[in-house]
Amino acid sequence: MTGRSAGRPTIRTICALTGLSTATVSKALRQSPHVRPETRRLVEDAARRVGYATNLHGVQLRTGKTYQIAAILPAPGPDSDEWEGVEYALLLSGLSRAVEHTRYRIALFPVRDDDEALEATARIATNRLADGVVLAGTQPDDARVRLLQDGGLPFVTYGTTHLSPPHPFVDTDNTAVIGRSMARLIAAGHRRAALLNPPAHLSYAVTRLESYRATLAGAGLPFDPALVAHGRLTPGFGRAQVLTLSALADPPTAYVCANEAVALGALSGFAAAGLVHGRDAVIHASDDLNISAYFTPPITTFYLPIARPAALLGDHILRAIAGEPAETLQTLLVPDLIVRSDDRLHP
Amino acid sequence: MTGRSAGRPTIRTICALTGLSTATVSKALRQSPHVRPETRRLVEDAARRVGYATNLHGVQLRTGKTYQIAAILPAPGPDSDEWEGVEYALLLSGLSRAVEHTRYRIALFPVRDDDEALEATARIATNRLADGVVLAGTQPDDARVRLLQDGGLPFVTYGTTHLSPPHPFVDTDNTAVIGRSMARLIAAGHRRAALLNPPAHLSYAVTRLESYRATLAGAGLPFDPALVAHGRLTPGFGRAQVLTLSALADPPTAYVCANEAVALGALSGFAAAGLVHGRDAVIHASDDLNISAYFTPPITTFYLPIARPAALLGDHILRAIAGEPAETLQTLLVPDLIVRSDDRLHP
DNA sequence: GATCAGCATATAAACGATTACATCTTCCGC
DNA sequence: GCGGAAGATGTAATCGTTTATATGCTGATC
Repeated sequence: MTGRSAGRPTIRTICALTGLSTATVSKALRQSPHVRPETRRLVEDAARRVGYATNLHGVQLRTGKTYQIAAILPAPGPDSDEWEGVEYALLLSGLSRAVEHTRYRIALFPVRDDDEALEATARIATNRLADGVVLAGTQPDDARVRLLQDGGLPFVTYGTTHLSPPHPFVDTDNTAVIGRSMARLIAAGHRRAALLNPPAHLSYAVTRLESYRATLAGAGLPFDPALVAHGRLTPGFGRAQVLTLSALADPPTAYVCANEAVALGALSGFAAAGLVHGRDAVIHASDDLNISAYFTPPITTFYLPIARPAALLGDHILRAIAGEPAETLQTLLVPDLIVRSDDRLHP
Repeated sequence: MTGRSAGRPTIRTICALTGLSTATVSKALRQSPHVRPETRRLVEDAARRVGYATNLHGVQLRTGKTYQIAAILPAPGPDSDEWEGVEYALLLSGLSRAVEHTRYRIALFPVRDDDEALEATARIATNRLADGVVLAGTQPDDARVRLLQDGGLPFVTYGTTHLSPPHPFVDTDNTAVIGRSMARLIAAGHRRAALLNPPAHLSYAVTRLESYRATLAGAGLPFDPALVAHGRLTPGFGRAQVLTLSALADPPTAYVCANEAVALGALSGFAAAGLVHGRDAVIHASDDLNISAYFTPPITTFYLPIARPAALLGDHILRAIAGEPAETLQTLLVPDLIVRSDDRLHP
């Protein structure tokens, strides 16, 4: 009999096998320099032989570490039947993969709205439900971020804030995206481009709007608030905006969409309003799922495969938990421009 | 001072406050009938006063329960930049929501392929990493299911298998979907309809193909294997198949797509091949994200909002863990037909 | 009024790991 | 040959909870 007969092997099973104490076995398993290399090998052999795997619950209780990383993601409720936030599937799988060879696991906290997000954050912080948090959908003055900063819990945001002290983040370089997008459109002769933006309270809505205004100003073009719309990034939003804006006396000749869901809806709006892409107006979009290539027609996008920020978020949160300072954990990603159709209008 | 000064309150904090023993407090907190109602109220008051929340790690270690539900989901790797499997975001958020008022959490296990899925299942079963498992992407003879059956671990599949004894599952009624889809197309005069199916080894590929053949046979129409294609459900697959099949000497006049990603790609293929939807051919699809409404043109789909199976999967796995027999945990969902365009061809 | 059932609560031993501290050995220098 | 440092291992407490078992109390019964 190898120790206690039933159930999974524990550290004590290895003790029985090797004649060592739990302390030594524990240290040996964690490569502590306080055990002789031969002893360590002895322990490792025994562990392999009995198929030992550490019981995380024991570790968690003893050390207080949870080995959980909370992912707080905005997710539409079951009531919503709009295509929204689907990129989070890939964000999650990228995150999980980034931590897959560590003890850490991703714990999912889907939230419907800001209140739920705040409530979840508070629960995680006060009850120490996780060792680190990944936040998506940031606001310039984000209550969740302040909560985590106060609580001293490591975290990474997908998106920026205006809060100090600086904190780890991963974000798309929205200033560059909108700047380049608008510069191209202006160079192609467009004078009125609509900006289909995420909800106004989100950081990247602010950033995109600022960049939009700056580019217009730089080109000496007027800013028309009627051409800027904020809303949840669904196809329905894109469609509705195209129907509204194309009916203006002086309709836009370009639509800059915040993501491909909106762009898809915008194209649907084109069809409904009798607009032809490339004749009446063109669409630009930001894209993280490579789906715009399959639109009819394919549209020009700034493409940042979501796997990249996902992997970085995983990397950053692990390093933040390990105690690395925020300054080295701030990454701005520049999407690739993929030109799929002419920016100029052809009658 | 309320008990030990620092850190989170524990059961012992409440003991100190109430003068009761840990056993009584523990029972009181879990509504055991062995404590007097007044005592229970006493304990609950004290708990509320100090903001007590049970430490899950202690419970897990003591009881051996993990309070984790493993979700094994096929997820494309970071290399793939295809739009695939995005519906799992909503599946996950639905699942999480279904367990949100219990102690259970969803633990995500994204897997690239069958080998990884099997390996993850084995790890979960032997190391008891979870109290229950949710499996997606089933095969008729699914090795993971057998592993779980042998291991005696509760599980629910999204999709069916041919394995006995019967196990809990949630699935779309694919027989009904394809039967109705084909019947409508045949009634509209189509004699050659292509079936764009998921990878052939998956259960629902088999089910859909059987239903397809049965409907053809019922209508006295020949079965042409050249019109059936199997592949990963990406837009690229849909597009490629349309380009191939439309070049046949006797091309199909209808495409029955397994999901909306394929349908989107098929529409893209239409544009590339110079086909017009409704003139040269039509597209049917199954849809769980309500995105087909925004295609150009909108297409007819069998719509089952993914939140419904997600909620049921959550319900079923909780009940399976509670010990309910498999027979009452098998649900077949019938999607709603949403007609968005005419099935007949108009020259 | 002794006995005993039944109820409410207390005692204490787990669960599996980590870790401060104690103990034992070895070896070095004087 | 002795003192003591350094290195390796052992002892035992601990994390927070649950639960088998023990204890104490009340009140009913004969």
